[in-house]
Amino acid sequence: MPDRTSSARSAHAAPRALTLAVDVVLLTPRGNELAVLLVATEGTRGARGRDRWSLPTDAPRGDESLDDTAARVARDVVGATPSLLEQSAAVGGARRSNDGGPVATQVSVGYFGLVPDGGRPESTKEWVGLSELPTLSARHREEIDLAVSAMRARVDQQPIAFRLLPPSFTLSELQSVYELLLGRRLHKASFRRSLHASALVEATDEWRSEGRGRPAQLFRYAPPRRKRARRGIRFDLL
Amino acid sequence: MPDRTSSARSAHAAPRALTLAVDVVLLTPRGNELAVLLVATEGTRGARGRDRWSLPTDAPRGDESLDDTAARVARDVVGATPSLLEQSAAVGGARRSNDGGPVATQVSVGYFGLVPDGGRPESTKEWVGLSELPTLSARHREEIDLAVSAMRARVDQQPIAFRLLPPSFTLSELQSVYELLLGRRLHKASFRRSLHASALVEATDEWRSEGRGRPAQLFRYAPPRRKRARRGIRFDLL
DNA sequence: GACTTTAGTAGCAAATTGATACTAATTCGC
DNA sequence: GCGAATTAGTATCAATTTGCTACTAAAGTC
Repeated sequence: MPDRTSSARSAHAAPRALTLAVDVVLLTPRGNELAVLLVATEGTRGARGRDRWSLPTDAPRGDESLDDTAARVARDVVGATPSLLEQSAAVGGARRSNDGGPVATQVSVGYFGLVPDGGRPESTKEWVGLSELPTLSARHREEIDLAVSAMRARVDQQPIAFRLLPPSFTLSELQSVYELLLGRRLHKASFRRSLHASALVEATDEWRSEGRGRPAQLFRYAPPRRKRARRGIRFDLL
Repeated sequence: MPDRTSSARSAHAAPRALTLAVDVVLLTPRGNELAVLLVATEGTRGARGRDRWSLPTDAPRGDESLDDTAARVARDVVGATPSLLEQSAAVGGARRSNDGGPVATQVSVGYFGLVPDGGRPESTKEWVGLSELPTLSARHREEIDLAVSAMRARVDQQPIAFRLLPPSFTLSELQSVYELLLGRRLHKASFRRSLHASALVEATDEWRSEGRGRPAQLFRYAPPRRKRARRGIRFDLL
């Protein structure tokens, strides 16, 4: 086994050609499933077949952090910062350039974001349901899968669902959002039981009548102030 | 809100100075907690204070993918490919260079790996318990936290614990590994009950007598062959 | 006024969990 | 040899959680 510790210091040496892209997978509820925002690349050089649609993407500019870049890309395509924007994964590897010349390392950092309202689609952008994705590059397809998995893994760690709803909402609306995010149906009674047990929502005195059927009470997101269970001082954080 | 869709194509343009590092957080069971492998940078330029220890790191070379780079860095420091090596997160941002010159974008992709046996520490490397970490750069400290969280999030998604044990092991050993990975104690009866319910292990006819106490039966990891519940063809994977 | 539709709750049986207490098989000290 | 200590493994019970069915409540539709 090698005894070299070269790795400790040889880092930060840039490879021959390194490009970095931040890809953003924006998701929004649309009908009975989630939709992802794709950008048309029609008319662009080499935009044929599987290259006609792509994820919104850009490289970091100036002194941006990766998070800042993702936020800017999202703002550019939907006009507002998503209510949730987190990193899902970085994929990368070398790719030999077209003319067989020197290799170029292409690294893509994937982010996923949630957008409450799909908004109006413009000509070059479109919300596409997850079940009807067009042919995409393998990398973009992979990033969408990773984004959805990463989002689902966080659904019960963070109050993600509430960020997709207006300040007050009915419990049926909340359940629908959860079903969309998780991609499966939930049981009404069980859903409400555990929701009330968690005390994450608070009833308002307003009701909403939506067509036929009994009016639904409106609730608001009101997480309990967890008392910091910090006894003493945590020196290990200093 | 901006109507520009510049982001779709302006990607892949490298910023002024972009460096990429793959940092590897190698973890091993050591005594009653997990230990992380640090590399001494003593004697190197600028290695003072919080720069005396760092994570093993390197930039991708030639035509390596990020995964390949992480595997190589791990091999270089512990002599073997870890039994598990996965990406935890990428952190990055701009940093003004020392002389106040142009900004340089530094991106670090963090990996975590699990190593069964801590092996012999060499002079320039050391296994350090998570509770006794020395002062590290903020980025390395953050990456260690992210690595531990990412690993813990996967403990019950993947059979991680078995990769830290020899082919046959006692159930007490298995429980200890889980306790180390999760950082908390587990109940013996409950642990065995759910383990046997999952049918992930299979008893051998061997027993091991380890000092005093009743001998323990040896088990091996034998996950049930889940019958692919694929009815028909999944066209959406093509 | 009966029927449909949506909201919300009650109640029950099955499954899961946390805990204590027990039995089993070995080593150590004498 | 024999009891105490130690580790392995199981039994049992109560409390909690979960999945489900069935019910009541309040609106609109015909």
